[in-house]
Amino acid sequence: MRMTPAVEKYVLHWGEMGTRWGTNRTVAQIQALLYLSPKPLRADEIVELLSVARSNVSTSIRELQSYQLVRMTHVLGDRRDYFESLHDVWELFRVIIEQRKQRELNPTLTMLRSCADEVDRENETDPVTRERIRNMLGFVESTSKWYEE
Amino acid sequence: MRMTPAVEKYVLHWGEMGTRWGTNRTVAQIQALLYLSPKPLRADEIVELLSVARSNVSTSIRELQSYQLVRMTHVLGDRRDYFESLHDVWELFRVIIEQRKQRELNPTLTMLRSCADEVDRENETDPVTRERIRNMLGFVESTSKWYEE
DNA sequence: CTGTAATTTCGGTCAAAACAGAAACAAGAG
DNA sequence: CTCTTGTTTCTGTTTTGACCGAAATTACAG
Repeated sequence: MRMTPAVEKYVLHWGEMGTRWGTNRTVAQIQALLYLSPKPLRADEIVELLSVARSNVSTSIRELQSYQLVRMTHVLGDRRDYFESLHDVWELFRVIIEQRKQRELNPTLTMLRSCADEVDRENETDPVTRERIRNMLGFVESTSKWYEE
Repeated sequence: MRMTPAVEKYVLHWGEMGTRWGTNRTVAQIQALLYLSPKPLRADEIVELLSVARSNVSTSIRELQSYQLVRMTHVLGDRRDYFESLHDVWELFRVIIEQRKQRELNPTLTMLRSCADEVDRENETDPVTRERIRNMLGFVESTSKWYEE
């Protein structure tokens, strides 16, 4: 793997995008690098290519593995860990969307249900507001169901 | 408009979500408040209800207006500005998605096209990497088209 | 012109997050 | 046991973003 100008541009942009998608720059950059790399990379290669601290790579890869975007592989006669990203873009985004659903949609659903319950039990909240909460709940429930397919 | 416990919970949660969707807490909170409010609110009311600085409300509303999520209304014989949010949840999210497309998808498309061009002209980049860039470009182009419908 | 409403700008503060670098720790191979 | 590899933890620094509060600015109604 070499950092040609095009690869560098890609990785940097992906890093920026990552910050808008709930993760940090380094995590996104590593994912981009592994996605583009023709073969699995070792942690120390990533350190080299991205100029980040070793500890940083370690925790970032751990995060990517927990999202199931990156998996570990090995080479015969080599004890070191190699890492590769999912390479199927559709699968890649399916996983990303799934993770977002877990981290954002589900908590929001919980909150909205709790609010909807609450405004039904008490009597302080304006009926219009009550209706608005109910509409939003309906919407998020639909979206959630839709994602599951 | 009163800040009943349910409304408060909703607004706080929305604020947190906002930070994950590329805007800041206050902007999202104001949008949530205006969405729930049975009638349009003035800037000074928002200051009161959310305990934020006046200048903050001013710039946040400006941002919401630029996203076309909030519009200004007036009351006869009252010079002050009133604000209300879109109330149709489907429309609301259509606009939000559109804004995200503008700010994220389009720049990414530009970057990917530029990378794809570049790796075709030079000869330093591994053909596998070249293919990966092309695949990602195809994916983002599809997504972009799909959004437009 | 005077008073009110609203926006814009700017400096400064605060908190959170990202990182780096070092050191301690764990675990397996030989 | 010793070497290699990798993880984890800690401390300190830097960066970033959100926010306040004050002041300057614009706009307009009366």
